[in-house]
Amino acid sequence: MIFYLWKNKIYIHPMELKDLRSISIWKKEKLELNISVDCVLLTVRDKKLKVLLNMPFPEVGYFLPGGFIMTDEDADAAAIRILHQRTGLDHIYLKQFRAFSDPGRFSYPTLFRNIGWEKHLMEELHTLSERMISIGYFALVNAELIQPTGGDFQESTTWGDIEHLPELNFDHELIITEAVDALRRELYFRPVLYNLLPEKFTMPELQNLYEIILGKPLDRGSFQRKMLRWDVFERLEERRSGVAHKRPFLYRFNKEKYTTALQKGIHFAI
Amino acid sequence: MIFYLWKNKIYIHPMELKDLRSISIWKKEKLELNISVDCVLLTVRDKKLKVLLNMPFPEVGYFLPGGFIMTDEDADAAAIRILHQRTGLDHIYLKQFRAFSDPGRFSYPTLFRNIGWEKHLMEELHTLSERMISIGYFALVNAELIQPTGGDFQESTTWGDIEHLPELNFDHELIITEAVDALRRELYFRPVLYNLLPEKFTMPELQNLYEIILGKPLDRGSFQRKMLRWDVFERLEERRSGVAHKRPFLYRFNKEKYTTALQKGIHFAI
DNA sequence: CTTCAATGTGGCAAAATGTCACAATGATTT
DNA sequence: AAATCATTGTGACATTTTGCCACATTGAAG
Repeated sequence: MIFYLWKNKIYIHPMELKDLRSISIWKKEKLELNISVDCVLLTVRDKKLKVLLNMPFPEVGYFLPGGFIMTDEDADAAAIRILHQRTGLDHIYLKQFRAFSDPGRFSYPTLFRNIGWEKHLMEELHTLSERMISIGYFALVNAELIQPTGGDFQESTTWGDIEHLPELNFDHELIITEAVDALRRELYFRPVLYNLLPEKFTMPELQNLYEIILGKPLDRGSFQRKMLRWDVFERLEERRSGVAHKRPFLYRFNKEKYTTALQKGIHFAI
Repeated sequence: MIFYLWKNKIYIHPMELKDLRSISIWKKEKLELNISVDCVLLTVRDKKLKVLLNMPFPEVGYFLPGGFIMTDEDADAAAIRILHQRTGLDHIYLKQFRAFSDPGRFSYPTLFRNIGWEKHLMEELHTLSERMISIGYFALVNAELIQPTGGDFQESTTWGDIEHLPELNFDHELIITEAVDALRRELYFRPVLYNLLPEKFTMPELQNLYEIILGKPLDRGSFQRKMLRWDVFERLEERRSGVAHKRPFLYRFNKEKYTTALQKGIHFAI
């Protein structure tokens, strides 16, 4: 577990409770102890939208991956760092969507009660009930790229179904629902869903993603027409092979076309 | 000027530098001294989009209205409080749009240098160079409702033209441009522009607002058709009188119609 | 009384969308 | 090897929306 020591007080970020073997002492000068970042990492699996969750202790409910901001980095850098620590991923489209600042959203006594610490210890730690504000980020990640690699990724990690979230600590359920809202909004300005797909993908695969994330079925013909009219995907010569039935064309996201589309002021409404 | 005293250090929020007559001592327990709120209050005047700015000292550049968050309020409450303090306005559509967390965005030494304090005093205050993160809010306000009332509203306050901003301190120019972007995005989800108009308004008045904020001319016929198709404005029997030429119809925002439109998932794309 | 500019409205072509049918395709089954 | 079958590409067609513009209306200003 990583403690942060400052002015004879101990600070612990909830996401770091899982590693009981190491105790590191940090100086206050390195961290902003009342500003943290929480990452809502979304993916699509089994035809459902899922979010990456951690349970550092058994039966204490899940947490979003998060951590303190270091004094020499901004929130974006902290989110990128945390995303990398938790998943090994880099160069992911990561977007800040809201700050969560309810005075009661977090307190150390609540945390320690949740993880079942002794009562007398809790009372001793009561002085720690400082406020923590969290800045929320969301990202779309390809689950296949995380699952097998490991790294910091442990058994206490799971993909939670957005529609049926497990028990979450603090306001993390709120953070998740706000992240999903923000993602759906973002889709009108940036067609970021290709982040969930391999470099080359088919139109039905892309449509499937949109349907899952928007939560409604879409017409095949209209969808294809619309995507092609945006003129940000380029059709390749190849077709996906090894599949039954008619082989679909492969497409690729074209960054140059995308930037020119943005300059034209195109909107990516579905 | 209001100083915040804590652990033998002095904290000053830049927006409170203007009032030199009173010195209040606050306890740390009442305030989050490294989390502040900045409000981008936008209005339309002289056919231009403008932002409310303050200059607490002569020739030090302008600041956005802002302040610390109190320990028992969340950021929304702080923004509402600050908006009220600066303008006397209540019940304004106020929206959080981003947190600004660049480590170098703010420091007390920079502040004191900007306002021309003595060098030896600055060095003494160097220990104050703590980081401040700011949460940005924007609101649309009716300039007529503020200008005459006064209150905290003083001569050091001005409406800055978005296209030609005066010199601003810290990253406040960035905050403003981000706020305008956020407003333009928000228009696709909520037709909030009626906040800038009296309760009863005409279609050309509304169109004029859209044109100024989006920065491009719109066709009269198409605009009218689109607004009416949204079915959130109701046409009244009256027409605006006292104007030259044909008298335009008056419309009113209908909150019930609006909520049903939202439930239908309507988008307010222009 | 005339002028003039702003407004309400409708026409028309072009573009976009919803709906659906049909052909093509290739693994799977028989 | 042939038939089956679900998936994909594509185009037809009606409907809706949009862009563009002209025309009539209106009421203050000249």
